[in-house]
Amino acid sequence: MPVTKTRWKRRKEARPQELTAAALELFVEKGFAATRLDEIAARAGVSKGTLYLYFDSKEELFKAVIREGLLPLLAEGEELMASMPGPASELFRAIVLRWWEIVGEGPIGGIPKLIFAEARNFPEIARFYADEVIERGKRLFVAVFRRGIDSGEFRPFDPQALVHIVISPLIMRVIWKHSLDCCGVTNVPLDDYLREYLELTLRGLRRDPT
Amino acid sequence: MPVTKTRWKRRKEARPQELTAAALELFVEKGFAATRLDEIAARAGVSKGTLYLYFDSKEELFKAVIREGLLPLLAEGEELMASMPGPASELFRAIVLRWWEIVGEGPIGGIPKLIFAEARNFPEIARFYADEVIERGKRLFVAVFRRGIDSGEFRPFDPQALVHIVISPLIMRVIWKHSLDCCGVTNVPLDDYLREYLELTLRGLRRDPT
DNA sequence: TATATATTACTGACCGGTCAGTTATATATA
DNA sequence: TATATATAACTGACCGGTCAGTAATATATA
Repeated sequence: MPVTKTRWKRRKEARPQELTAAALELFVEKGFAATRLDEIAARAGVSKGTLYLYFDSKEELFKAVIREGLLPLLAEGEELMASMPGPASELFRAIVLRWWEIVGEGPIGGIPKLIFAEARNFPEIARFYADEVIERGKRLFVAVFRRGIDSGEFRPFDPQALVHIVISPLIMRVIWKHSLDCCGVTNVPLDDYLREYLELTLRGLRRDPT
Repeated sequence: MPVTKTRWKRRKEARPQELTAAALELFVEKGFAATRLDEIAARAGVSKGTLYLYFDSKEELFKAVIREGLLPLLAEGEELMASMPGPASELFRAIVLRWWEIVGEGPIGGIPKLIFAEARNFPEIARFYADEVIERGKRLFVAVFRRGIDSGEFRPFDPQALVHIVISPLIMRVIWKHSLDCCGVTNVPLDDYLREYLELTLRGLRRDPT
């Protein structure tokens, strides 16, 4: 039985997903500007020309990576909110832990660092991310806070003013993981971090410090 | 009176500081990799060759920027700690506000974003920053926490575990300022942010929620 | 079923432009 | 005038995007 000697196959359906997967890995490893399209194509097992059959430009490729990796997670968070009628602190805890499972542990967690890193040089990407991801994520947390304030579980505060502050330690941890961690600069163990974070934050939010 | 027609002056003493100042501005605007040495030299009013008379490489230039901009501030924080014997929460507040005056408002505030952004591509820079700045800053905050715990003002907790969490909102705010803010993606007003941050954090740290 | 023809997914060399670092040369100053 | 200081032309490597051509596959025809 002779080995089939084809140099390549036609796989129109599978290519885009394979390309965005390779692109995600490399963008996270090296950043947007520093990643070469040749390398993305090579990792996906095609040539650079092929990449341009499926995506108009480097920026469009990046947007596709975001859409594929983060929008489903946001939808999941919104569903979680709708399906958990209990105390706001439990909902908050659930969303945070689920978020960490996907963003904290998976490769998509490299995206926030990349956005902050490259926003100024690629403002169109920044706007896209702000509109599609950040705004929507903030709305979710604000809704959680409102529920807690309305029920008297949380002290009265301005949810808009606290969103950034409250989620900062999560974003910072995932940024750290994909930057200084990679250079051997260590951080506190994850379990301790999340436990202490939830403790500190909920103590700060609650009306009565149970 | 004829216009002095000298094409350039010898200014051995002044050059280094002028070059690091120009470099800081441009590194913050564009990032480390994306900043061209030609442009730094031009902004400092010299040629690129001149730059190489004072700094061995782009990385050495960057280290000089860090040393000049951040090490004095760390020393100041340590002095503040020694000179304020009162409650830990007041000391914490004073250090945070002073930090924001310099890092939050000045151009040096662009450095943290830059470090996280480029750490993976320039690990030597990351190590330098981790050793010279991050470690020393953490030691300062840990000392403040210890004072509060020992005096009974703060609840008992592991200072090491909480440093990252507590300072995250400050770092995130300064990262945001130098990335998404520049693309028109706004944030809560600064005064509100700092007030709510101190309120939330001190509520989370204190033994009694006064 | 076998072969000719048409279609299209894919390749890889190439181009214009960029930039860190080098070096040959010019000039200000002691 | 000697030389430290500064310039600017130069090198070589790199990279996003293009496109003429090639090879795999679909379809028509006998």
